[in-house]
Amino acid sequence: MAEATSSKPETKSDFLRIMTERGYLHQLSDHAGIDALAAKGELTTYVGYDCTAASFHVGNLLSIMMLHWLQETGNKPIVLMGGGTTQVGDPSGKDESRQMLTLDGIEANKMSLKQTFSRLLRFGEGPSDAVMVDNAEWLTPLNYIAFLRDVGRHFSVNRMLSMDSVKLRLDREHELSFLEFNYMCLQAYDFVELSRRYGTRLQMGGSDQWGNIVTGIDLGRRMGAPQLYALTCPLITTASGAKMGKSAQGAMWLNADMKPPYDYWQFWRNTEDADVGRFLRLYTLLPLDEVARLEALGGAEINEAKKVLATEATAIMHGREAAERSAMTAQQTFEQGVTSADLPSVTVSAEEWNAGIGVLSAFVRAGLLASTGEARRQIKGGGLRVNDEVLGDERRVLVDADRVAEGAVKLSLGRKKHVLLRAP
RNA sequence: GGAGGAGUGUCCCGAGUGGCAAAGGGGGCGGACUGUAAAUCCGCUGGCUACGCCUUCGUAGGUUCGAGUCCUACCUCCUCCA
Repeated sequence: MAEATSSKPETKSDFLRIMTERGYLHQLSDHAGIDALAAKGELTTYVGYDCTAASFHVGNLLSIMMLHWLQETGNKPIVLMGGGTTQVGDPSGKDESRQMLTLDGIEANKMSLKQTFSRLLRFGEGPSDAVMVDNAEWLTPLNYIAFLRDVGRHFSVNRMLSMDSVKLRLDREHELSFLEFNYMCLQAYDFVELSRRYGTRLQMGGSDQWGNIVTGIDLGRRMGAPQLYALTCPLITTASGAKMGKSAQGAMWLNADMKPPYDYWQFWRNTEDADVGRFLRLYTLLPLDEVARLEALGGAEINEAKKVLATEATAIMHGREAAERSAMTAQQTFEQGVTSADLPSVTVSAEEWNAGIGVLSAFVRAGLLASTGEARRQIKGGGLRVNDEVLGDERRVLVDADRVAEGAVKLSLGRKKHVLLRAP
């Protein structure tokens, strides 16, 4: 925790009170300054998002929730899409050479990412309505020499070298490219530019962004901007120490076309006991007394809290209806032992079905397994089931008689993953 | 520019003597136990038209019946010297 927060001054603003109570705060640069602006509804705040993928994932969710609460408490959120900075690429963290994204790819990602915000933020022209901008707007036309003279002269390399992110790389003797310096500078410049255009005063982000944000504050001071502020949220890990939403299966995407609501619901349903209270505060909008009640449930009853967590979190991203349907599907599947027609399904063509699908390829076709070899191994381990019966014969071919549930074959990997294989 | 060291299973780390689909971890996936949890224990963790075939140890050649292992060139990274 930052020393800046340790003094615990009195909080007047709803925004900071909520940030504190719900566990969003990691570091902030000036509690009193931020608090005063927030209390007046003048804390225009931005978070920047690079367009490196077509969807956000659970790891990005925290900052979006923070923007939501900011708006709820009467302040103006600004969503900055990094159409410009993505062209440079943030090299921090990655040691593998990242492929350069094409301009078209960045644009496509940007359009796809935009949809995430609509459920949590209200956009418009009003004083606390959210605004979305793209930093390509001012970064692309920049002239190198002019930028160096006007902006670059304010950067102190000495100071940048003392930043944690840089120091770490230097100490470990890892390559630190000039590109990375530029990224920091561009992000800092964004902050100043946004303060000019929208009166932005605060930048929020993950704890790894602290250095970059503070660099922006510094630049703002040197370029005559009003006092700027920083606020970061913690890097969320599960109680077991795993990074939030990252698995071998891939990221837990927020876009429904990349991760169906049912899977999203299941993700939250499988939260560890020890995380339930914390996640309810961070990832749902439930009032804190309700959270406290759910958190207090012990033993197997905690499962009720997990269901609430799953439904509430899913409702935020995919809507109440999809969340309820996911909950229903789960109840039928896990509690009643009934095959639900709403389970994820994969449809094969009539020709494919009539040609006779072997069980091995059926599981691969359903997307449950990556290869027939893996299917063979899972059969040996007793991990595959067809219509809820453990599969022992890897040579078995699916026939019409197997289509018992809703005209589909229910394929299961382990106890939790089910897919309906449909054919016309 | 000179001297030395390193690149291993496409998730990561990491052993490796000329017979290697390649030790051991971590992670992941399955099974058991449970509560769709954690912890614990067990199994699996290159591909396929599968008692066989194919592809893998930075890249390209070479020696050999046989190369991750030996030789040559090249690429990348690191350390020391200039």
